[in-house]
Amino acid sequence: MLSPIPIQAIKVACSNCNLRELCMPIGLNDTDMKRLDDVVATRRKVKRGSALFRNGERFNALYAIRTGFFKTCVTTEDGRDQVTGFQMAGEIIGLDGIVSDQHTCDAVAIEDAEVCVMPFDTIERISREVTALQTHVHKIMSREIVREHGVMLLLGSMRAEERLAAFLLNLVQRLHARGFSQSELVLRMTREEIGSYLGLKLETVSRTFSKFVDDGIVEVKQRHVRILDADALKQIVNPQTCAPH
Amino acid sequence: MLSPIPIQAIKVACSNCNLRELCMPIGLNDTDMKRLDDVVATRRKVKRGSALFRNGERFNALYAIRTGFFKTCVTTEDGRDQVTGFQMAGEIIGLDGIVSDQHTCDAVAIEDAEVCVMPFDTIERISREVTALQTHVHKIMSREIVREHGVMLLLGSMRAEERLAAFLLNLVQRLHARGFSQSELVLRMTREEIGSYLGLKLETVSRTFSKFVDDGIVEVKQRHVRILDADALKQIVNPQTCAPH
DNA sequence: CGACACCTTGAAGAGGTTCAAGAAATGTGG
DNA sequence: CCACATTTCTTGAACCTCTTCAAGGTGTCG
Repeated sequence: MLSPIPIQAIKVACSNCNLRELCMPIGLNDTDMKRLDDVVATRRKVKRGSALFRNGERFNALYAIRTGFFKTCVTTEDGRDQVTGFQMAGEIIGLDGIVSDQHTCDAVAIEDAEVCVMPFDTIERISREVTALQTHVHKIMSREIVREHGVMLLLGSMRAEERLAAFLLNLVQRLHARGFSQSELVLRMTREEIGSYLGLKLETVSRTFSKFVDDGIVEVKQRHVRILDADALKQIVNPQTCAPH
Repeated sequence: MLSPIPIQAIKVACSNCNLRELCMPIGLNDTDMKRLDDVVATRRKVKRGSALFRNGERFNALYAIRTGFFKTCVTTEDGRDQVTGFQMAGEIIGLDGIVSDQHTCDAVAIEDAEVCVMPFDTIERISREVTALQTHVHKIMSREIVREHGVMLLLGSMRAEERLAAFLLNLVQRLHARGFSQSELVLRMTREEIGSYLGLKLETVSRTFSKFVDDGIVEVKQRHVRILDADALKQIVNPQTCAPH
């Protein structure tokens, strides 16, 4: 009879985690996969409304979201703050802390959450040996940089309707990649948080939702959104250049 | 008599580059320093107005700016574009290309420039062996993420005057770190490029400059700017919270 | 020196914000 | 399980900031 696998080992092993393909390199052989299991030290639960980390705290780990939903925000000394992103299962947070060994933003759960804690020194050690992990870490950071370019484009050059349309399309696309509907979603964040992310006031977000409803593009019941005309949303984000001659 | 050091070797060696402390890890021993010299394959000159790389081009290297000035911009299909940053000597560009093996923005020289070409596979190989380089690469990427958080805060929550003040302070601070004046600078970019970066129209940038001049905060002669009252600029960016009781 | 790119300024207009009030949903404690 | 407090959302009206459009000025480079 086989000796039972220790509970703890099962619990934190990436090798049998169903989110593996979202947060870990793919196509690894068994040896490398085993090594990767060492990356995750522990798990941590975060209650809705409380922070995984805060600006100024010492950085020592990256976090892979298992369940739940986070927002990250930066704050100025005079109290203004800006939501810099919303993160869901399979996404990695904490990259901001690497440069100065301390976090420069807050990561707050906007829904009860659980994360895998990946001590960064371990990540660095193993990624020196497992090339696929090294590549993966680089890609994750680069992806974040590219994502932020997109947000800058949105904040710098789009109008309210375009921003909200882009936001909705981005959300459903990510949810769809996780097996959810392409056309229906539940917003985990308030209008104010959406507004902060999009550089708009909450009233403007609300009004823009109402306009989309009037135009028959979406149905909105509080935080429940059904997209009726995804093409219209795409059109709003990316107005077609003039018809071919 | 010593044999002469080959010209080519001198030319691309980081170990005797005076920008070393800006783009390379510090405090290395000689052995590691020698290894780092292999990171830079060649140099490349870029004429003002032409691109180091463009959106869609294959990614294979990061670039360290030796001389000159760059802007990076992202573009939408319908032709809108957004300047995502201005880069000067010692800064690294090309990080956007890592995630998908192709660049997702344009890097255009806004002043004749020269860059060190650092093939990314070489960087990855050497950073597996030289821990300081690995750490350094991670910090560079993290720094870029944090910088972009700052831009998002600016675009999402500041008004025109605050944006321009923050922009000027950031520029002189970086120039000062490179040995230039704390109070005088020459803008290498047009009003339109500044506007694109700050999410404003060029007219608004121009008007805001004029307002700063009227208020005696700066002197402006085309692209020559002298900061007369840096505290006032800081005050504009970060309005003090109410006086202590 | 003339053409071109860049910058400044004015006036009118649009988009988003602010302030305010009320409605709907959510959570809490009795 | 209901009543009440709180949070969140919606909508209206006035206002403000920034944009748009337009014209003229300044600087630069072949």
